Amino acid sequence: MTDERKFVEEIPDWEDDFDRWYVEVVQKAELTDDSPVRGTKVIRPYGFALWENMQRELDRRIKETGVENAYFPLFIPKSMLEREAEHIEGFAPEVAWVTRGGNKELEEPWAVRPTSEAIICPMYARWVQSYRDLPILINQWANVVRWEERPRAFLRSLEFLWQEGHTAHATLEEAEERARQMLGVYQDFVQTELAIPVIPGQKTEAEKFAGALRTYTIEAMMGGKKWALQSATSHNLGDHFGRVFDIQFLDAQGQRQFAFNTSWGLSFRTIGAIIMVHGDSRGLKLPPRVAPIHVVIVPIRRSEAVDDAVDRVRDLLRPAARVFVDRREDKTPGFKFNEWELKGIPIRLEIGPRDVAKDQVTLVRRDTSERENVSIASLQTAIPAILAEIQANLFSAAKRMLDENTKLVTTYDELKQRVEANAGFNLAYWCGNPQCEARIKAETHATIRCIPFQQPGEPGQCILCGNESTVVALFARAY
RNA sequence: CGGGGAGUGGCGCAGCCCGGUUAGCGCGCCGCGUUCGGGACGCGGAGGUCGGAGGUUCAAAUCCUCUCUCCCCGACCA
Repeated sequence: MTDERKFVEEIPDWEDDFDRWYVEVVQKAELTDDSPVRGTKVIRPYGFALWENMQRELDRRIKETGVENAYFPLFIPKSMLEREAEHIEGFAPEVAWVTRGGNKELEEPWAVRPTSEAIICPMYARWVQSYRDLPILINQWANVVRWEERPRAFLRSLEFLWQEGHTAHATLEEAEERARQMLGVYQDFVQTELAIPVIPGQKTEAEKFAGALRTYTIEAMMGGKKWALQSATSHNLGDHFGRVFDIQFLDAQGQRQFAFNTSWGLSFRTIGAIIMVHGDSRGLKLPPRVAPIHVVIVPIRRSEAVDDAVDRVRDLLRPAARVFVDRREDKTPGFKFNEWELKGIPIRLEIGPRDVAKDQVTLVRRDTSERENVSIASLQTAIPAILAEIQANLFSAAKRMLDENTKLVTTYDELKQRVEANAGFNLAYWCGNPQCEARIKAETHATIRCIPFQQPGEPGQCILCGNESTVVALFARAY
């Protein structure tokens, strides 16, 4: 079912008011609808189909690294969540609690998981006795709850969907390798499937995951205000959790050791990234590899001959492409064109009497708006090629945006001005002092998104204090 | 959590300040017909008790109190 409202006429101009544009597009493209519960959205079938496609591709990649899926409880007893001090300190402000079950007050409140380290690690403790039990490589697809004060569809909601991987290893080196490996998986997934270029790097002490030894991240640049979106993170937890949850084992020398852990997650906020990176004034542009529908066929001036051609083309393209035929008779072609463009379908095929006469279709690309006539005979090879082209095109357009709006800044004034002007990403030398980081954040609203892995290699001066430094940090405002 | 804005048929709004007939308008929706290559048209219909609760009053969409939700800005965050 589709909604019968007017669409593109109603969404605000993309440049004009990007925040409103986002809200309206999410709603009108039927990705989500408001729910009666504050800070939560209903994910509608079209939005969920997109998520399912993303899940499938990411799940495959995760499993290829030897990880298995499992499922752990939604609830975490208070005492368990509080075991790791930094962890609970970081999450305390956003944890939802269950204090009553049925008619009884609980003796010990249960947290609704904001993340699952505190329930998974105790299980690992039961499962690990020997170094031969390691590594444990488990992922779960789950919902988590974080009591956010200012929700935003997909980007920040009280409840969100994600996958969280949790591993346990015999050595720190192995955990480090796994944390890095999974960041690479995320980078590949986001760039290949979602057509979004990212900057991989390491979080600062101030920005890292609560309880982690080190946090790695991929950061993407959104359209509109050119803010950063942390698209996935991967943590080397060191032995912090192994110690507090008592994941002990005997190594090959018969020595007691604590296990080393990692955790890593990617949430459906990356749907928000797809919307903001690729979208335009007409609405969504979905990357073909995850789009719920690749090709929409709009019959024009339906007749038996037109219907036959439509069926023939549909059968020809299936199952290689996800095809949908819009047969609604009460909607004009123009209406359908706009609606499907809003929903971001990569390719539209128009089939009318003129096409039938020439044994062709009229093909329109969502990414370039180009219109061309394609013979039905060549469609079977043309469509997959064009889908691949669109995927590549979306990526290169996004890459261009990222590159053109990323600058190495050398003065604090310039940094301030660029952040103020929503000019994009700023690379700047940073001395490593948390006080400089904090002051820049307070004065500009820009945070260090990461220390990019790719570094210039030459020394420079800290953007704030001027001290000698070899480290370039990525400064930007973030969602 | 601080500041601002808003909740009236499915959507977008008017009415509210200066309480008073059957709460209007546009779009959408249903039926019939004509249409169909960038958001069609005609005719005929259906649909709301004004976010929720309480109060003031002869009388409340309109005034008062409380409350819920949404949007924007800020602090915080995947």
